[in-house]
Amino acid sequence: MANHKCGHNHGHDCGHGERNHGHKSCVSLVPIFNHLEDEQMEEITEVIRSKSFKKGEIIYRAGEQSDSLYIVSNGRIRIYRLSESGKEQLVRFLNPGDFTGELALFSEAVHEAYAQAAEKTEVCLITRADLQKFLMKYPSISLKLLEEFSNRLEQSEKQTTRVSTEKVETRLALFLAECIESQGARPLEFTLPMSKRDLASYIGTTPETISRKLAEFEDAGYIRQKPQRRIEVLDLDGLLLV
Amino acid sequence: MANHKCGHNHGHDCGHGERNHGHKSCVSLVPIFNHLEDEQMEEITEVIRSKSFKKGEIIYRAGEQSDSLYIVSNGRIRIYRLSESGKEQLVRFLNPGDFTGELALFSEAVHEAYAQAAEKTEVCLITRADLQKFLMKYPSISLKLLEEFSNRLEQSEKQTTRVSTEKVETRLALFLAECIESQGARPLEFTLPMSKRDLASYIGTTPETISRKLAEFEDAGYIRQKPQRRIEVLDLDGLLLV
DNA sequence: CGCGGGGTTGAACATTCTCAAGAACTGTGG
DNA sequence: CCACAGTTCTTGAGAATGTTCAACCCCGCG
Repeated sequence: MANHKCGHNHGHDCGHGERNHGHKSCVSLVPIFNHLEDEQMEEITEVIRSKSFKKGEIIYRAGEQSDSLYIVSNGRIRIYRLSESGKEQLVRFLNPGDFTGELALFSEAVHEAYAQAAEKTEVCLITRADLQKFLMKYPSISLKLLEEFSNRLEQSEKQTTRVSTEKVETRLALFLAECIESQGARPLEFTLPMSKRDLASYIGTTPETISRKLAEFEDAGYIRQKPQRRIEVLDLDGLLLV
Repeated sequence: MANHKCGHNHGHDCGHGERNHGHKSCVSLVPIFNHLEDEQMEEITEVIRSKSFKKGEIIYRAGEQSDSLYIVSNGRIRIYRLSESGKEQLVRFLNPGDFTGELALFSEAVHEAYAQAAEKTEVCLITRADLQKFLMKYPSISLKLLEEFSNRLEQSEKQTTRVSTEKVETRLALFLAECIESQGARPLEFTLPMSKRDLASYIGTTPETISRKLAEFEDAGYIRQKPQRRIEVLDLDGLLLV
């Protein structure tokens, strides 16, 4: 939140696979770091490398060796998993400031998920060894990391519970409600943060069902669908007691 | 793993809500602590309290304020969540050495799940403040915690993916396979680690469906059901391509 | 011996998926 | 600015998968 000295739209070209001495780029926009002193921050900046990916490129795959933490400096990353029988499930999107690779950093050194650039994306990398050094040296970073993990775990468990106990209709309604909450738009209108295909995958259903349920919501007068993935919510309460 | 000086079956009466000076009881059996020096360990032991619960008692509820980490010293804890529409979902069981309460310790200070003693259970408590003090002082504990979180997150995301993409039959088969793996029994026979009712809740289905699917597996010659929740797996490969 | 919880079974029903076809949208290059 | 290609999205109909509810059983335990 604070310390956003680097500009507003996170657009930085950190170079490609080079050390990037001297400027804070990605580091300063990562929540887990931005409580640090400038001095410590520079220390971290020293060991960071950056790399960029074209839209659609795979950043890492399940099963691959993992040795770095990836921090999104700009762009968007799609994280997904494959189930035992090969079906894809969207886990989450990473936006600038978010990071990934953690799992493999602390337990199995192997990725369990896939990361794909959803658009042209730049990431900063910090190696496992460097990161662990900092964690030992500045314990407060660990606390931030733990907090982040907590949130993600909570998020994931909530999702599991929903998928196992609620029907699609309800899950979709809850998703829409959360979109409003997070985008906090005032006439209750917002843009779906992903394609309906991805949404289906995230919620645990098919695109066809999404289509149908949204149409039902529209018929019932709960929402209005507009072009460009925009949705206006007319009756949030109605929606939530679906 | 190492440092198991306290005996084998984890049975200790730590007292009830009293400080428990002088012996290591729960502390030494917690993976996140047992890499520490004796000296540090005692420091932690100093601030630990213990508490016991009767079978069925609720240890904490969703929505309650949280201020402690709970470490199971003996017994078993059932962690479950309620979905938005009030349906229960079993998240996991905690066995001696496992801990809970973390979520609330690092992010929202409010529990999101319910913890219930599955049998007579004793837990050791360490307050949020004390824990954070130790984490700042001995950063290596954080690394262990992060590792634990990693694993749990991986576990939870895997579960989400399964529930959203695999059908019940497959989920059940995978569950059985994991039982074998973890209990590593040599004639492929093991005991279900929970009631079928709980299993249903965990896997995201109903007891009726569990019953029927197990019967199908039996008819197909993949397994044999025996009294006492024991199951013998006759054809693991067959089971896994269900 | 009777009680109660877990477990099983059947039949009807609800929900969602699948497959297939067509429509709408997006971005691209002329 | 338009036309085209490749997606993504929508809609329909039939089929699969699971749920619900109700009855019943079984077993362990007081």
